Amino acid sequence: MGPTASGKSALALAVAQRIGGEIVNADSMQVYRDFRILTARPTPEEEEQAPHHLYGHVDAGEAHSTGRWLADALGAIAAIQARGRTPILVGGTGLYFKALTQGLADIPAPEPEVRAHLRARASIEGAQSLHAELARRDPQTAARIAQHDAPRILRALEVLETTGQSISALQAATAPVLPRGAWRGVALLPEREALYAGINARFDAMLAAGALDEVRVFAARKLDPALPAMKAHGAPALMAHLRGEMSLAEAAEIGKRDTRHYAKRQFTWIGGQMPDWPRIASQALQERAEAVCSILEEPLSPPQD
RNA sequence: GCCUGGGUAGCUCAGUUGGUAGAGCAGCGGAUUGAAAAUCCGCGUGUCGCUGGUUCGAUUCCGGCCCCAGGCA
Repeated sequence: MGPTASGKSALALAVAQRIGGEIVNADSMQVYRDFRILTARPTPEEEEQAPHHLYGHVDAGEAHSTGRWLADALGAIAAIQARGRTPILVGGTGLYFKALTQGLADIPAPEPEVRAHLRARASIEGAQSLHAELARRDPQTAARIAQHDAPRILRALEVLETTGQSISALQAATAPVLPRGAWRGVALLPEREALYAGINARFDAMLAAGALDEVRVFAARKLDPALPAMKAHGAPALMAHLRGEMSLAEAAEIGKRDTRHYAKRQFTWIGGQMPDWPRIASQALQERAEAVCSILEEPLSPPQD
């Protein structure tokens, strides 16, 4: 795990080549087929240098989810281990790592109509109104969710309607999926200012590599604007540019800014959610790869509890 | 050279009938259990261009200087 543009993919590839591992994507946007350049997916050349899994296997017209990723990732991990190789998970989506290491509550998927209806209500009534409803029906959960935090409010309500149970109770029963002590985590923590400069430069490089064409093809599909893939950094602004609503320079600034904001939240995630993961700072790729390999060679602690 | 407008936070600007100043964006801190590249909560970070004067007190009023736009030459 590391913030966006910190060199995770290249590092994972270097480690995979050293130890004969296979790479599994843990990035919520790189799963979508439609955005290869914009989401900084590994290139076809890079993918040839080691097996890569869960990249670009989802159509942007589908709503992917943490639950689906977890099931896919567990399947990929089992298959890799059956081949006697080491799975290397790499990505910037903290929630995916949390689901993998700490588990995800076992909750049945809601009916699409329930979800659609709640979303429609939220856009008409506002999140606060739904929060008030949640406070009546599930006060314990409402107390933990901010009044304007629409996604969490909607999730709590849809779980309530689907299962008749409080999401808080269901989440409290979560069990880890990977055995504790059976994996090693490494967090990349590059220097902030240099990372931001790298993010800005990478966005310009994406444009030079044809990101705008990628967005143009995507926009022509006229998909539902509420789909997750619509939120890929830079995509909304570049689509606005293609509609003539802003200059390319403005769109690029927005894309860079959104990416920087995201990197900052990833730093917060690592600090708060992955306090025990060894840190690797900015240094040359080979040094980083050696550092990771030496961490991997430390004996795994026996499964606890 | 003259005239006009302007120099206030990293940026764009507001404001103070004289009591050391506040918005947006940027930035910083935090939360995070199926939208997570999502979403939400919190925080002004400042030689008010420089320099004299008036005043108990000047970012504010007055003088001089510097810089930036536009206009006239």
